[in-house]
Amino acid sequence: MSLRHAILALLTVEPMTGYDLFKHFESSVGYVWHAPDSQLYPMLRRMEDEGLVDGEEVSWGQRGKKRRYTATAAGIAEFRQWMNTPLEYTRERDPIHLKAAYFEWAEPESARAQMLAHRDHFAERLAQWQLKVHEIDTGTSPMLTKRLASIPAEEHAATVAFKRFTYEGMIAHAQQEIEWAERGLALIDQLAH
Amino acid sequence: MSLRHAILALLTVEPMTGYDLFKHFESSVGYVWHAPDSQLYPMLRRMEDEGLVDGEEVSWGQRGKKRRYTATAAGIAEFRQWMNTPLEYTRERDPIHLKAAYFEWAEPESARAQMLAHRDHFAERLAQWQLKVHEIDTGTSPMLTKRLASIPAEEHAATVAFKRFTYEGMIAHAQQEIEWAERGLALIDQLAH
DNA sequence: GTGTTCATGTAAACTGTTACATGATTCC
DNA sequence: GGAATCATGTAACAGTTTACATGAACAC
Repeated sequence: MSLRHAILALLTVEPMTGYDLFKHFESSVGYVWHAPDSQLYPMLRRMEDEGLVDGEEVSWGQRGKKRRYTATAAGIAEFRQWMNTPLEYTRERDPIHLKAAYFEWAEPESARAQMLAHRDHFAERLAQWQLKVHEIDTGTSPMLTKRLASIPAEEHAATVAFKRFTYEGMIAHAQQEIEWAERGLALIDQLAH
Repeated sequence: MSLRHAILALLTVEPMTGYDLFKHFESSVGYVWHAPDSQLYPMLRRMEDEGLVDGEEVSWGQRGKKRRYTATAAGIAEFRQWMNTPLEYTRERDPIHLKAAYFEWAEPESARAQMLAHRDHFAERLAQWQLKVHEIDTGTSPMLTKRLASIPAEEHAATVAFKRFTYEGMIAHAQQEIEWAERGLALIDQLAH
């Protein structure tokens, strides 16, 4: 149920089209919660039916049109309620750790390649998240700037701090995965002599 | 596609019933890849249709019966191939980090409770994974003992090392999440004065 | 005029969760 | 005799991925 709330979180800043949201889910928010366009458009229609957002047809160019969505009062209430509801934790389901437990079944070169891919995957994410922290620190994040402009000054510190705190967690996780992958590479090499 | 491979991994050690597998997916393997019984039974039937496992009816008590599954040669080949195939990484989808990014919308007590729950969740997992490492180190893991008995002595070191390596990764992750939650608690308290 | 971006969907397949449903065996 | 464990499923729903499909606007 997080997708609708991630959408609401974005729409509390400003009205957006499905495509605007998609762009955010590909970058910024997408580094914490990703969603493809094929999931966004139907979800927006559904949220409109549920009264969480208001859709409004806007003309675009000569013949083009687009649908701009605004969070309703009910949508904002729903988002706030979700924010106050504890998460239910799901059980572990971690494909790379599952595989690592049985690496003796893989060719050493293949296990090696998979650990390298793991390291590279998180190195990329790490760079993205570090960039986000840099944007927060330098005030160059457009979304955050817009959000701060829409709330009273005394709430700015908390808003900025929680964003930074989130990305710090993602960064620490990426660093831990990179270290683990490197220990894996050393282990594979050691076992193969 | 990991569930079928996790099942195959267990069945390479010894034949098992759906219920046996379910027990393992609740504890041991379940700490890396969990699956409920309602997912296991249909999957086993499907894997039997696909020729990955052999199901054999076994009588149990007076009138009871159960179905014991054995990995076929095709199943073992499939598992080995999966082990040599690089994983496709999915994009981020992390509900607690998504929420943390918008904690200014939550009541401080609620945000606090959620960070405490996060810490406690991973503290529990941490204890489980540490116990697994302890079992590996002391040779008291029944599944690992059975597996070692089924393979040549020169493969024992690698088999044990990869299991330990897996749980070390899970442990490092749990520790990182606990530290993050504690930083979150400190931040929430600081912002509330 | 061409390529990129903006724009919006449908459909099928698969994965996963939760609830419902049943009954035998074993141990105390 | 009752409780815990062993045993096996179905059904409905929710969430996700991937592929298919289309077309306008804008910048060069």
